[in-house]
Amino acid sequence: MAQRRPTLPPALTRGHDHHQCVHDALVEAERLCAGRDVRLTELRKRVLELIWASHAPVGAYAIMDLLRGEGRNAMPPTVYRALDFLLEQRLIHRIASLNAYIGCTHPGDRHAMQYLICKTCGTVAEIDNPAIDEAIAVTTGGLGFAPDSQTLEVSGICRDCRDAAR
Amino acid sequence: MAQRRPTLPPALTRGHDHHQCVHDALVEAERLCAGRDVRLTELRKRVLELIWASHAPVGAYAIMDLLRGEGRNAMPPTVYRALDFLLEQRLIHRIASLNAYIGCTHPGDRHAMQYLICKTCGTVAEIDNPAIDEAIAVTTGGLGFAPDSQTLEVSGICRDCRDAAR
DNA sequence: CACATATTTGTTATATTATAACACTGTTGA
DNA sequence: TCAACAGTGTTATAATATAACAAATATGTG
Ligand SMILES: [Zn+2]
Ligand SMILES: [Zn+2]
Ligand SMILES: [Zn+2]
Ligand SMILES: [Zn+2]
Repeated sequence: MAQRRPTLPPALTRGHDHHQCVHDALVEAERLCAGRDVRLTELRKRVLELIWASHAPVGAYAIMDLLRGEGRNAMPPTVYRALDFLLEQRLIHRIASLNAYIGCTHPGDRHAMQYLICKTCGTVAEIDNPAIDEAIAVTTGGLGFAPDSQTLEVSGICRDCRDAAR
Repeated sequence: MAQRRPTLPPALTRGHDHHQCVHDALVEAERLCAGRDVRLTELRKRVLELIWASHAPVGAYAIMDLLRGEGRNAMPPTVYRALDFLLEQRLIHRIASLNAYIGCTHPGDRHAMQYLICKTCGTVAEIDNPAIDEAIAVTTGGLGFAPDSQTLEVSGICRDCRDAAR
C-alpha cells in the first residue's frame, strides 16, 4: 500500500543526508530493474546518478556535458536513450515546464506526477497528495474523461528560500 | 465572483457553436485589452483568432505557417512576440507538455491552469475545479511553499472519443 | 503639422531541446 | 560458433525558442 499521507519531501528538508538519497535511489533502481528483468547498464546507472546529484532537475544537454567531462564521448542520442529507459522504468520523471529530468523519490509505486518547483533555488520536491488525485478524479469522472497520465507543476518559492529572503 | 462549480467545458460539448466561441473570445479580448490600455493589434488579434480555430492547441510554427498562407512574411520572432503578448494578457495559455498554445476560456479571471487533454482528438478542455486548488493549497501551506503559478495537465481520452471507439 | 518618443514589427542569425537513420559492439542463448 | 537481439556510437537533422538590431508604425507634444 502506498503512503497515504503527505510527508515532508527530502528535497525540502534542509541539511538532509543527500548522499543517502542517492544511495537509496541507486539500490532501489537496481532492485526494480532486476525484478523487471531489464538491464540497468553502466551508462544508464551513471545517468541516473548524475540526475540524482541534486534535487534540482537537470537538462539532457547538461547530462551530456557531465558525461563528456568524464571522458565519455556522449552524443544526444546516447543521453536521450538512457533517459527514455529511465523514464519507461519510472526511475526518473520529466518536468515538462522545464524540459528537465529529476529522480523519482518513490519508484515502484505508479503515481501521478506532482511537483513543487522553487524558482529561487531550483529544487523540485515531488509530492504525493491523494486529495489532489481525488479532486481530479471527481472532475474527470463527471465529464466522462478517462485519464491515463497527469502532471501537476506548481512553481513558487520554498520555505528555506523564503526564510533566507527575510 | 468566479464560477465555483465545475461546468461542462465547451471543448467537450459535441456540436457546440464554435463560431460563437471564437466570436466571444475576440470580443472579450478587445474589451480586456482596452481596459488594460494595451494594444490588441491586427497581428496579435489574428494570432489569437488562429489559436481559437479549434479547441486543440496549436504550435508556434503551425501559427507561423498559417500566417504565411495568408501572405504575411512571418518569422519566428513575429509569432513568439504575439504569443508572449497574449500570454502576458492571459488570453491564451501554453500547454507545457505539448509545446503548444490554446485560447483561454475565461480570461479576466486569474486562475490556475487545469487541462484535460484528449490523446485521440487533440481537444484540450480547460477546467476550473476549486477542489483541486484547495487540495494543492493544503499541501503547499503545510510545507511552507508559496506557490505563484501552476499547471495541471491530465492526458487521457475524452468521452466522445471513448463513445466513438466502442 | 512637424517632430520626438515609444511601441510594434521585420530580419538575420543562433540557441536549445529532441529525434531519425544506420553502423557497430557486446550479450545471450541455441 | 553462430544467430539473434539489445545496447551504444555516429552523423545528420528536426522542432521549438530567443538574441540582436533595423525598419516601420503609432502616440503624444508644441
Ligand atoms: Zn536528497
Ligand atoms: Zn515519482
Ligand atoms: Zn468551441
Ligand atoms: Zn484560462
